[in-house]
Amino acid sequence: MRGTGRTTLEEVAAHAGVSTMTASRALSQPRLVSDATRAKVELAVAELGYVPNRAARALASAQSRVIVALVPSLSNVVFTAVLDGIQDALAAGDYQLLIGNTRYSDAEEEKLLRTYLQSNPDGILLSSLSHSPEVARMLAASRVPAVSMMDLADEADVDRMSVGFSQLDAGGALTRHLLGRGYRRIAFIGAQLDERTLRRADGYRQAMRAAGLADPRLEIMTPEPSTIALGAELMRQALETLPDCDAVFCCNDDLAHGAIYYCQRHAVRVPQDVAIAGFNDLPASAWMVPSLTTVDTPRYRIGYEAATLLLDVVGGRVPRATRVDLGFTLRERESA
Amino acid sequence: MRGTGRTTLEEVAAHAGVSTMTASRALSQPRLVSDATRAKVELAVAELGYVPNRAARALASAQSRVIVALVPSLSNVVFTAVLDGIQDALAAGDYQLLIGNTRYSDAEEEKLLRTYLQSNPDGILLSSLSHSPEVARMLAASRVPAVSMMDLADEADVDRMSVGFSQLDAGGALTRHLLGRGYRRIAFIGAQLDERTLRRADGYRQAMRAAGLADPRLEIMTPEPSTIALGAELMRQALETLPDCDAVFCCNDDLAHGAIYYCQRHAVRVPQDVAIAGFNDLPASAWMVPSLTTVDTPRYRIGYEAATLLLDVVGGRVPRATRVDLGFTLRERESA
DNA sequence: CTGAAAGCGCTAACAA
DNA sequence: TTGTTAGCGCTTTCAG
Repeated sequence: MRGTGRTTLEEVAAHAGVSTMTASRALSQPRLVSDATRAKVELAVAELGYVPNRAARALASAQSRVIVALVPSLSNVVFTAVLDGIQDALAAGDYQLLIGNTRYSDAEEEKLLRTYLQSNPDGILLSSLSHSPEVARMLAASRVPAVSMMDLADEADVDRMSVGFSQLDAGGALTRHLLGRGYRRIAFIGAQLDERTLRRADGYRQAMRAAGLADPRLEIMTPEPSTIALGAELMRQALETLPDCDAVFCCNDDLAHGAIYYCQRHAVRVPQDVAIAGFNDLPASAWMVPSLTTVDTPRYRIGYEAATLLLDVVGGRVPRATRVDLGFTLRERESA
Repeated sequence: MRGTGRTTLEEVAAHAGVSTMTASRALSQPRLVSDATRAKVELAVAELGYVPNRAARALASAQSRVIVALVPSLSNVVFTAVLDGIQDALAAGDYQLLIGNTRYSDAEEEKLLRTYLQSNPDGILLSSLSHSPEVARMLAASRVPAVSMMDLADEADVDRMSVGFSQLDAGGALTRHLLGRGYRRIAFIGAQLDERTLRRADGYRQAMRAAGLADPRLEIMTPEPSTIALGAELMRQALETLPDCDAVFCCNDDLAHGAIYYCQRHAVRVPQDVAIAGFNDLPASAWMVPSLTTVDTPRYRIGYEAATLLLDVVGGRVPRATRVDLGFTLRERESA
């Protein structure tokens, strides 16, 4: 006695008085089957409550119809928006999405990829450009098409597919905005120190250097995860150690929110005493008091376009582009 | 020419000079194999870069090692925390988690369940107690063990497994806290109107009635999704239509944040002019100014314990309890 | 448009 | 401890 005990396609076929193969066709390639036959099969399916067995289909067809998405966090709205976009793009085809949460850890990413490759995915969506050597090896060995999300690959790197925007440019643009408002001693508060944060910091640094205002002491960096609490703490440090600091560029909105709350509690006026800017434009940023100057990032579209590009490649279609720059938008508000 | 072209277990076995079955055992039940044989197989696996084919395993063993989790939203930190808990509980065994985002829609839930049942899951985690008739039918027909998360099933409902806390009691407790602080005209602001919100509203209503202060005009309800913007808008409505209102119970923290920001912008003092309370204790709630009085809910543990319970049942073990009340904690802060 | 045969890659069941 | 055989439920392939 093996098997799951569920109704099989063979039983459906018998019930409908056709061969298994015809029943199979009626369900997956209905055009190849006559109307009458299809109706018989559909009736049998309904009467028997047939549920196709995906494992059997995957094994026989050598096609899993599985897409893997690896994101560094689920508690960050940025990545859940990316996932929303992916799911919408996948909704049409009957693809199954396997979501892996790497928790910003190379070891976790490796473990997840190893597991998910067992499902023989048709494609993979990644949240960063660089990976541990072992992950890079597994990706290459698997020969599964992969698209990197969030940042853009080097233009020279033609084999690489990527959808996102230039974190470097965005960091530069926000810094130049602050410089344009007349701020001179602009601190950079960075946490987590993932790839994207470091690129934003690069953008900040370049802009400060171009203005002749670069100063390494202005950079307050920590590998701790970004939280509101940490934002408050780093703001305290900034005010304490940099008395002449007139603006703070927080590497993301979570930190910026914490920084603003800290200032509110300690009667530091924003932006009169110190300006504060963030990154990502989270939902609260437009509503808080003062409203937060930040960079709006197209995360939903990143997910949507990345999945669309991947499906094109998987389906053997020629994509319009393999490097898709979706840009970013500066949101100039009250805080800076 | 069929198949994926990948290395198969048969090739590994040949390379190691053993039978396919022995190679299979060496990988999945290493204790049944001698040390020498196991070493040979492991070497072959490494040399050939063998990746097991999960579909084949699922088909042959009639066991998918897949757990499905259905949540109403990914952009809500509450449910991503639940998912974190689930993933941690699942980390030990080699289970694969299929995450379905129903977007608060019965139709979506139905579609997702129909798709995911094709993977013959070993267990299902649900985010609500009640479901559409079709979903209920599919769940029953599939005979897959299911655990409901967030709210608790009726104690009489012995067959039902559930992990969470009483939304009714929590709504009542928060309302009684407000009454204890002397507030009398307490409005209830509700959005989304999902099952959990409605139960909290019930708790509010019962507490108000017990105090002889019930008044249907105090309830401002809308099926729109909860957002900060909506919280601000509903707060405006409350202040406008209920001039004597002295406190507002927001059905979740998102709305409460919007309400507080609205008051800040319009020089309404919280809690002096009007008190505001929320539900869920989101990260920002403890840090904003004024800090938000709310109910802390054990969502991470709900996910963890629900998955643990499900694995017990799936594994044929007898669980300690099939109805797990994890309680809630009132956070008394500045806003109410 | 329909069907028969074979096999995807693995493990259950039994035998040695 | 190891091997043999059969088969999981479906689709590919080829023949009608």
